[in-house]
Amino acid sequence: MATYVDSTRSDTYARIYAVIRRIPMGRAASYGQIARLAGIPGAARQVGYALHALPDGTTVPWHRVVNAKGTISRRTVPGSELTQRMLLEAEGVYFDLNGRVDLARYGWTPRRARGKK
DNA sequence: TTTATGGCTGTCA
DNA sequence: ATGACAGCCATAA
Repeated sequence: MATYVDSTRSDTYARIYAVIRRIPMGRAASYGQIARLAGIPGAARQVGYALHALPDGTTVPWHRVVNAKGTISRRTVPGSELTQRMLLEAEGVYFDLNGRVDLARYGWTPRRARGKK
């Protein structure tokens, strides 16, 4: 039954946004992690696209999304990465001296991604 | 419709 | 630890 490809051809974004919205405050998740939770494993890049397409007054905590290394990827818009870092620090997520968040500590651990320690 | 790209990931050296 | 290569999937032309 109509798993995906049923509602709209681009419900992908909606799923991605939904997952990001599930990220609790003070937590950070990686693109791949979100893509997987969104039902599109391997499409980590698309997550980045979705974030790029986010509206200005979005309620999606896009700043909680970082790459697998825990660092902030360089985006097309220089300076935005600093904004992301600022927002994360405002939520209690601090970066190390290398400019990386400790995913082992702040990493979001959703129930769907369990199975391994 | 097809082609190319891209805010990434994971493995190998 | 860092650098390079190839793969994935959806969007835009």
